[in-house]
Amino acid sequence: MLRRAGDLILRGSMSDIPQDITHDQYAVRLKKLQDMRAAGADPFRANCEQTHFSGEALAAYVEGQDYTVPVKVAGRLVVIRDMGKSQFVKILDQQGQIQLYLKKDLVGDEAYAAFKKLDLGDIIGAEGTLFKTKSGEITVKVDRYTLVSKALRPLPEKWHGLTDAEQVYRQRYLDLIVNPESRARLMLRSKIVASIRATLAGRKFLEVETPVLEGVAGGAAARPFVTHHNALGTDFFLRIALELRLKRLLVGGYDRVFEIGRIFRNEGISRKHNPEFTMLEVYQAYSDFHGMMDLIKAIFADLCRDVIGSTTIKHAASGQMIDFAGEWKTVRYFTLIDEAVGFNLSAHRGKPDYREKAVEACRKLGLEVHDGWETYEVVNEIFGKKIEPTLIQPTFVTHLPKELCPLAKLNADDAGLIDVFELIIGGMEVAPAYSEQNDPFVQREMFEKQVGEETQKMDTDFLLALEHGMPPAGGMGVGIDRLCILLTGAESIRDVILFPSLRPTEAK
RNA sequence: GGGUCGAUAGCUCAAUGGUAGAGCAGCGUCCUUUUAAGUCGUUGGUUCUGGGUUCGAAUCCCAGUCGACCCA
Repeated sequence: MLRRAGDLILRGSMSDIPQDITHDQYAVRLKKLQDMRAAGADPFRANCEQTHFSGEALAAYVEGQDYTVPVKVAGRLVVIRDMGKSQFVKILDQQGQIQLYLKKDLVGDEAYAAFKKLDLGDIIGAEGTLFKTKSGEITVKVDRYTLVSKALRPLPEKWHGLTDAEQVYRQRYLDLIVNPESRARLMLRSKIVASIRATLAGRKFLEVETPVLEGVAGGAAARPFVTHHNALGTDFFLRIALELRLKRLLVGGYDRVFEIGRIFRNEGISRKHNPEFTMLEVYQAYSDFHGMMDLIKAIFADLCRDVIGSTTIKHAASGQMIDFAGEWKTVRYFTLIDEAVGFNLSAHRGKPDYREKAVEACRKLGLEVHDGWETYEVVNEIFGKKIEPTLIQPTFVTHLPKELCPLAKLNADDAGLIDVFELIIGGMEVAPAYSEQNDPFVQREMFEKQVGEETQKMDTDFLLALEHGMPPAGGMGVGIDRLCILLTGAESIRDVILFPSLRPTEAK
C-alpha cells in the first residue's frame, strides 16, 4: 500500500512533485490520478457542457414536475454524503451550490464505483433532471457525470472554512471556495463597478484608458513607485492619480470622460490603505462641482436600486443606518470648523492672529499640533479628527481652503477658498469633486508653490495642454475600494480586494 | 518605522515545564432521500526557523521570518 508522497518520489513515477508535500492526502489523490491515466481516462478534460449555472437550474425547477426538466451543470465537489448505494453531493459554481443525487442502479456499477473514488475538491460535470427531495431541496438526479479536473490537494475544513488571514489573502481561491461571505462580498464589488459603468454610460460618458507608466507622477500629493524601462534606458513612475491625463482629453474635445483605473502610492499598508487601489475619476465639460453632486447622487441611486436592493445600509462601525434616499446635507467647511471649535475661527482667516487662534483651538480639542505644520494643516487636523468621523449620513462639505487642492477653481467671492466638495459618508471621505482649474496662469502658480513645498516635478506638458484651452468642467474622484468597504460593511480594505498586497514570500 | 498579539496534523482548534490531543478531512467497514448525514475501526506531527536555559521545552529566554491589530 502506497502511504506517502515520498514513496512515489522514490519510485520515480513522478519527477515534479512539489517539495512541500509531506501529507498522505496528496499521495492518495495522486495514486487515484495515476490509476485513471493507467485505465486510459483523462483526469483533466478539455471541456464540459454546461446548460445551467446552479442558480439557473434551481430557478428552472417546476413545482410538481419532478424528473422532467433536464440540466447539465458543472462545478467543484464541496459536500459528499455517501450512503452506500446512493450519494448526495453538492457542487459549487459561480452562482453557488446545487445538490446532486446519484443512485447505483441509475448510473451503473462501473460509473458508480468510479464516483466513489472522487474526492472533495474535484471538479465534475453532471447531467440529469431536477426533482425535490423529501426535505424540499431542489436536486439534480444524475444520469451521467464526468470528472473534468482532479484536485490533488484537500479543501480546507467545511464548517469553519479558512480563517488564517494570511492564507485567506495569499490563497484567495481557497477563501472563495469555502467562505461564502467572501464570495458574496467580492462579487458585490464586481457588481458595484458594473453599476457605476452603466450609470456613466447612460449619461454619455466615454470610458478611456490612460498610461500607468508616467514620466511625471502628478495629480495628487503622494510618493510614487519607480520602475525602469530597459529599452529606453529611463525610469518611469507608476501613476498616483488619473487627473492630469483625463483633463488633457477635455482639451482634446472628449467632453465627458471617465476612467476606472488602478493607481499606486508608495506608502504604508493598513486597514484603510493598500499600495495599489482603484479610483474612478470623471470629468464633465461645461459643468462644475454642483453638477458633480447630481452625478454622485445618481450613481448612488442606481447602486441602491441595482446592487444593494435598498436605500439604506447599516454603518458597520457605528451601527447607525445610513440613508441614501434622505437629504444629502451640504455644508461649508468653515461652518463645520467654527462649530467644532466653538467660536468664529474663520473670521480670523487672513489676519495675523489666525495661526495662533487655530493652534489654540486645536490644542483645546486635545489634538497635537506639529511645529512644521502650515496653518491650513492645523485647521484640517480639526476637520480630520473631530468632524469627519462624525459625519455618518451623506454630507457634501464645500469650499475648502485652496491649499488643500491646487487643481481646483478658486472661489469667485473668496480667493482663499476653492469651489469643491468632499462627500463624506460613514465618517469616511468617499468622493472629492471640483470645479476644475482651467486658467493656465493660475494653474502654473499653484504648481510652483506645490513644487517648492514637496520637491515634486512639475507636469509642464499638462500646462501646455491648458494653454490650448480647456473647457470649464466639473471633475470627481471616487475611491472604489472605500466605496466597497462602505457598501459591504467590510472591516478592512483587504477584504474588498481580491489579492491585497502582502510581503512576497521567498521564491523557492 | 514603533508597540501589542499570534504561528501546533491538510483545515479549525486544545495541551502553562513532565507520554503532543480532539473535530472535520483522509484511509477501511455498514447504510438507495441526506442536510455540519449517521455507524464501527484507523492513519497522520520539522509544535514557523535558528540559537539558549533546563534532568526535561509546544510551553521559559534571545534573534529572525510571516501575519493581525494599534500608533506614526
